[in-house]
Amino acid sequence: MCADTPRTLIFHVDINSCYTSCEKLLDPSIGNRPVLVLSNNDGCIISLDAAAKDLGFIMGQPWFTVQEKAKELGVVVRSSNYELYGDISHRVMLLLESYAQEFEQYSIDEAFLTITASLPQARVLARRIKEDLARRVGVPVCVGVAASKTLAKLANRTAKKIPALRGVCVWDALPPQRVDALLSTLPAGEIWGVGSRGAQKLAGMGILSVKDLKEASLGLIRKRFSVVLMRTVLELRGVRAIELEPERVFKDQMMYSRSFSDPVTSEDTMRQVLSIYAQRASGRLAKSGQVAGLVSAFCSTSRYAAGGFVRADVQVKLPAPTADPIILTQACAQLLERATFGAVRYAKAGVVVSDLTPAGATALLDPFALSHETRDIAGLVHSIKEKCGPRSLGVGYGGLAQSPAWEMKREMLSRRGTTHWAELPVAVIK
DNA sequence: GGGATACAG
DNA sequence: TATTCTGTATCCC
Repeated sequence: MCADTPRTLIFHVDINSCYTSCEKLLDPSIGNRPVLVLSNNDGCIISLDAAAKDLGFIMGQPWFTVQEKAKELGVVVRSSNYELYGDISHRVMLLLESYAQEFEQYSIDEAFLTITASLPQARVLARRIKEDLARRVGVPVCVGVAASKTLAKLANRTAKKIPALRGVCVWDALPPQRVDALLSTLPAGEIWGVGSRGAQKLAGMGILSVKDLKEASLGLIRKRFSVVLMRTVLELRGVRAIELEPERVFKDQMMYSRSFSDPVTSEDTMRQVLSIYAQRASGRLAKSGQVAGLVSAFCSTSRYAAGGFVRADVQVKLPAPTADPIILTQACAQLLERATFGAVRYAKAGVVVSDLTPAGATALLDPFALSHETRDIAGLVHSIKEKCGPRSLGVGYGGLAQSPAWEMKREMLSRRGTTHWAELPVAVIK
């Protein structure tokens, strides 16, 4: 096909080290200093900018092992501020969608778009998208363009690696010898959809590079692995085998789980934890307009704890689908009968709601409908919290207004500068 | 259908 | 002292 022929192309756009970019956007005083963002509970590094990478910091490193080094080197460190990142992400996605024929938000910082264009047009468009996002939102992105999602991701990665491309890579416009070199030197495990296990197994079969994978037998891959990996192989060959997915309005399950800043050892404290987590789950159900048929709760020690890993869980089939905070709390409290308290130091707990259905799908006249549910307590609580703040209302053990001691650590949190009036950035004009 | 596994970001 | 959280798809029984 001639380069000037219009074709359906997939654009993959992602925000360069998204969380650190958001932190810099709202705090220019960071300047050129390196930036790290930590996971929930300030546990490990989950985002680093180029300067921090140059200093040798690595994704996933436990914070306590590098804390000293970061301080010595004058690195800016932040707890993760998902409210900020979510808002910036939303602005990016709105803009991207306006360019797209089909659109899929893939994660908080990535999206796929389809656009029909010739290769030269695609290059111009990709650059325009990048510049538009820099100007109108203020975040840096890279754009990869190719015939399939997998190749578009690979093109994006290439755009990041090769500075001369200045953040934009149209795969089919690359010189063939460059593509060849890239495919033969890149390990198969670098490809989207090939995880560490898959890469190991492939290596055992002599499939080491992306080129090997691209040329592997479809039948063999299908048989020894899965349809998923077979689709990946097709996509490497330029065949669209993984379609853009429509936005999922309703989820299949929702989980609310957190690690504790301090271990929980008493039954009373765990009761309080479960009560709060169950109410969080109820809130999320109300927000998405769904009800749960099944709720499970679990608590566990740290995987690295001396004395071995301990976990307790319980599944409760609800008498009728519900989002009711009281019913969910009571169900989750059944976990307390299964867990042992005293010697065991629980490090995390969680609540999972599943068997989800849209609220109102079961008729209100259903004789099995729960009386709580017909009164929509979850929706009521949700709307009150929306109006009066997240701490305005709580049920039972979860109703306390103060921060409990076990609540996750976020000691280096930035301001939520785009979503809360009280936390607006301040500009000083001198 | 349920549980285990793999994967992603 | 200590290593995130959330969600989906597939395989296999």
